Amino acid sequence: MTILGTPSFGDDADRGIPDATVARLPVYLRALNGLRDRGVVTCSSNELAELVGVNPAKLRKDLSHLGSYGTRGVGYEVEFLCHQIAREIGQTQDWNVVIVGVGHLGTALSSYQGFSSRGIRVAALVDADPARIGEVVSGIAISAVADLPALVAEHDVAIGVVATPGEAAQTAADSLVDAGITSILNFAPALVTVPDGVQVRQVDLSIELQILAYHEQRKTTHSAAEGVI
Amino acid sequence: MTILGTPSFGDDADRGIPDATVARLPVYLRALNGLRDRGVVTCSSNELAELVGVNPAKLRKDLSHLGSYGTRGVGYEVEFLCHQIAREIGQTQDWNVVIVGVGHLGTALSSYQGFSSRGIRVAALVDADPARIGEVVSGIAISAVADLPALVAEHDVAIGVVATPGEAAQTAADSLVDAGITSILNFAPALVTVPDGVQVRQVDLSIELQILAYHEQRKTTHSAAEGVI
DNA sequence: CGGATTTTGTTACGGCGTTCACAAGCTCGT
DNA sequence: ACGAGCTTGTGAACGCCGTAACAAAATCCG
Repeated sequence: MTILGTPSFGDDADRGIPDATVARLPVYLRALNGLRDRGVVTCSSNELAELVGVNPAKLRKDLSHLGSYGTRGVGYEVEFLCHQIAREIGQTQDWNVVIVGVGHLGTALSSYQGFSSRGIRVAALVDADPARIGEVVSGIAISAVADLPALVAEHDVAIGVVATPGEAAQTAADSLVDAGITSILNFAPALVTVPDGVQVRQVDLSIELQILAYHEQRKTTHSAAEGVI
Repeated sequence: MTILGTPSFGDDADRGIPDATVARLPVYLRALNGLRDRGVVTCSSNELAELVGVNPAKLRKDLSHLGSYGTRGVGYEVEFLCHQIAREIGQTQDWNVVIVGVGHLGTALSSYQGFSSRGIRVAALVDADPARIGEVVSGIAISAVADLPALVAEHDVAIGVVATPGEAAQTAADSLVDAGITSILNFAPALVTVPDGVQVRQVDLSIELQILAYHEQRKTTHSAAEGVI
């Protein structure tokens, strides 16, 4: 039960499951699917935590947000827990997405194995270049941007992926919003603005590298100054 | 000595910047570079915060970790601040990286514009498939995994990128570690283990989509259930 | 049947990150 | 020269997340 301190008044009612937990649930689900495929029936929080590399207490707390689906003294029933997690994060249905921008990145995403194994289906590809329309990539024919509204309606698409160059990202996002998309994942190295009610998540592939570079530099400058650690 | 946890280093001589700040500095830097290219000389925290979409106080606190480089009543000198951020995150030098796995994702990364604009240079491509060795992708000839140590030494590479399928990720990481790499960015949907002293950052492209799907589902189920907390 | 054992669900706590609010300090107009 | 108006830098409060410890519950075994 959610008796937590949040007033659950004012803003958007109850906030549901913490984002940090939502980000881990797919990882748990993948591990559980693996266990189920190997015929494992039940699993303790310790075993599962070891498997995915997190603290057992954290895992139990994460799962407790879904409800009390474990049995004390026994553990969790793998099959049942799979179903509950899948239901919570929306993996009982396939989610259709449309990718805007079929460059290298768009092509990579259209065949990313991490998608298909998690209930995400690339329903359509769109590119601004007229010369590429009709070309088949990863088994999908590229459509024109003008066809977006029709594609969204036809495939019941709720999520759009922007994989264009940075300059075209805003235009791509605008087209997606006009077509009725309410959630956008932006891989372009540029930030986009959208109307209220539309969710955007920004993925900047180079930021992770920058963080690594920062730590690398700290290593070298530190060892040059004083031989710590 | 602190009794609890890991006291990172020990002294105030430790100029360590919080990870959350390090992750934002590249974003600030890109915006500042844009301003400089348009001839803007000074910039207030409010303007810059609006530009990148963060809270002004947060931005000021982030920048304060670098030192007191602003002028009260005026703002920050764009050119100077660019230089300071670049120095702090190691962007004064180019960072050479090697990409293991030249599938769609590896190809996309090898030509990702977000890299070159941030001082990250793809120095070498490596693939496990003998048939692909010698093939030129994004202007770089693919090498064999066995050549990794030589490539790392030749190009002074400190960071390796894993862009293989999930099954090959651990092998790829091992090869990188053996070749002397100390920082790894893993795009494969699988988690890898490395010796102490080697940094790993995991990027799972599908997790972001899962989070969007979760919020989408909450929208629909909420409008259906309505009212119940 | 009752206690030992196992494992969950929860609570308490410490740390980190974000936001607010305000003093300190700079520039400009008069 | 001096006050008015900005803007930075920072101390304090707040909320979120992760960890540890513990009570509740279910099974097993003598």
